[in-house]
Amino acid sequence: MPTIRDVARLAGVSVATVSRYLNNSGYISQEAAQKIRHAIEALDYEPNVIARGLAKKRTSTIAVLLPDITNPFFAELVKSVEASARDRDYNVVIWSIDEGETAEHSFNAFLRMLQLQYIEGVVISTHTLTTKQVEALKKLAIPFVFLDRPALVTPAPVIRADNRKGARLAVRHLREVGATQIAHIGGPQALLPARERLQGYLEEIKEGGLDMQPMIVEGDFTLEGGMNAIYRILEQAPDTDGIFAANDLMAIGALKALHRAGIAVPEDISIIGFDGISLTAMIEPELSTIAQPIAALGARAVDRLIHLAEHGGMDEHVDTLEVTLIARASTQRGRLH
Amino acid sequence: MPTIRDVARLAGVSVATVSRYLNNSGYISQEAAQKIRHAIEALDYEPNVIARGLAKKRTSTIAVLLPDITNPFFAELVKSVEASARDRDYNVVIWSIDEGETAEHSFNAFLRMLQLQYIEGVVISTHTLTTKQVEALKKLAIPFVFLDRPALVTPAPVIRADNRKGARLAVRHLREVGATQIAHIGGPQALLPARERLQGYLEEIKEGGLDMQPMIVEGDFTLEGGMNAIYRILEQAPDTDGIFAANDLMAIGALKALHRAGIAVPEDISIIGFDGISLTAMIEPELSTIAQPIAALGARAVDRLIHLAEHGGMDEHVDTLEVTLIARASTQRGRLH
DNA sequence: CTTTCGACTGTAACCGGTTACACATCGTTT
DNA sequence: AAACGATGTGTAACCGGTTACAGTCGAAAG
Repeated sequence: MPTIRDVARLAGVSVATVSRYLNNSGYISQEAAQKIRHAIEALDYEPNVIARGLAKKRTSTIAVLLPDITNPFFAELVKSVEASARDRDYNVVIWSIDEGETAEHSFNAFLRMLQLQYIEGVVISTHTLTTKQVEALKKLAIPFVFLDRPALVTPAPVIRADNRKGARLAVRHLREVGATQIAHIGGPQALLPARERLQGYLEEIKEGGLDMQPMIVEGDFTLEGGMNAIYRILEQAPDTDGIFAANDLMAIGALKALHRAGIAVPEDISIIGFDGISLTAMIEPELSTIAQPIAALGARAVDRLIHLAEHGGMDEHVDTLEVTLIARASTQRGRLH
Repeated sequence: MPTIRDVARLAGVSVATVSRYLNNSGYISQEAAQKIRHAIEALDYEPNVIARGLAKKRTSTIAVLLPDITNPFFAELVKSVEASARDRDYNVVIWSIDEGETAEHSFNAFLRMLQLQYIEGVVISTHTLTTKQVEALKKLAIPFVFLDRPALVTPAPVIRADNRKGARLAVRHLREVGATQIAHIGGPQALLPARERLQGYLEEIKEGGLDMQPMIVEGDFTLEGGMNAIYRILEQAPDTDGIFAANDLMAIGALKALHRAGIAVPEDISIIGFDGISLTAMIEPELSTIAQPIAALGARAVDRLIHLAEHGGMDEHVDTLEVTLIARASTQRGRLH
């Protein structure tokens, strides 16, 4: 591996000039630039990122903090973050923060890593952080953005999907396919997206002129949570004919529980989820869902982070991206009753 | 962030001594060790990994090369690799290599990255590499292990599951629940694991004394492939009552196609997959499968890699891990006919 | 004709570690 | 008593970049 000194020697200039050329900082004559270009070409030179990192105290690397990569939503998110980052010549390191006793320890190790690796930005896409932890992160003066999470501390940039509107879309769609008793399987109400989706549900019921009492059971965003929710719904509101689940995983759980209870989807009950993970197309019947623009979320997060890293400052702009309805077999029109 | 010079100053020794203490290389007196320990404690010092990386030309980082993180098998694999690596104070960077035109380019960028980041080892878990590419990787003298892929070049270490035995387990299980006409949805026969699973299928049919002709359709390890396979099976062998798919994704596709064709699982046809991804427990009916020890595969790969990185050498040992049968609803005993 | 300024370049220190080498001390051998 | 090996330590070069600073040169301004 040739070094910058090899290039300088071959080009007949000093290393400073080569470095200036590489970073296009300072003045360079056409002539020198030419010679350096040739030397780089000839040697197939590429700057050593570790050495550069040490000197600059930055490493063109961003970190993604997430709860669980095996959750398809996060897998898809990571995929888009990785692709966008790579396009901009940035690297990505992922850090799973397991919930539970070791979370505290793991988060501290994460902070450590951020500093020691000169990480330039963090995508926070876990909701288990405490305010104290975010404050600690903030002290490091490393830019971060929240992904579909409330900021916890302000000012901080947030990239989010339009949860409220998405929820309204979902409920409206259920109405349109004929449902009149629409229940909601909510997420943990401690989480803002879960609250927003609930809010959208309530709004649409009220403004949509539905003649029904809201029926809400709180789940935990897991498959099991969705299954348990169904048991409660069947018991407490047996006339339910439409279900809006606050995320796809719970919707899939719901589908499963309904299947076991011998209730047909969409013939007896229509059901729609939220997130748009690819799993929704794999199961049978395919699940209708409100798709978050996962790729766009990841790309936007990377954009913002790189902007913050290179231009400094900490904005608190909240970026709200649009969601779209994907109607599939689980909400077939006209099948009801 | 305190540096090693701060520690040396506070402890009243030279930086060399501190460095020797940190790496426990060379001799250190009890007394000096004591003072250094206290100084590190007092300053909350931690060595800067970038600087260390530059000096040592190694960075305690391993890379995972994979086709697609949104494929649950790889997501689970990454999770275990990440956890094992973290335990050993290693970092992980993942690199998705998209198939198609950009793969060549992407792979070259990957090689570049390996060198420039002083990556210490690579877990290869994609099968789209050409022999030439692996040779190029080998030239870098960075250790690598293949995960459930044939070595392509030898000698090279391989960590794999016992595919042949797993396939036999699957077929035997189908027999035990009463299936007599067992079809196989194979993976791409260019891939060794796919061939091994096919081989196990054939063996078990022959030795199990089943009175039937093998029925094999080749899939491509995707969900759609599984669906298409079903259409062909229904057409060509309508009396099939058991299906062994070479991976879970195809089995799930098969389930889906069967559902659409109005064929009940497991009442009319029993079906079993291979891999043991968590998805198999999410769908309805839950899918029986031959579980690879994914966590163990990842952990073993990390072990081997770190060993190779720290002790040098390139072994060609092939590590075969055991698989286990997970019987679920898709192969309920006694439901047949 | 001096001053000034913009364009351009090189020297050398620095980032924060590791390590070759020289050197000192001390208990054992011969 | 000299020689030796094991133990222990510090100095300084090195990894491969970046960048502050000093300095050169030619053209324009005063």
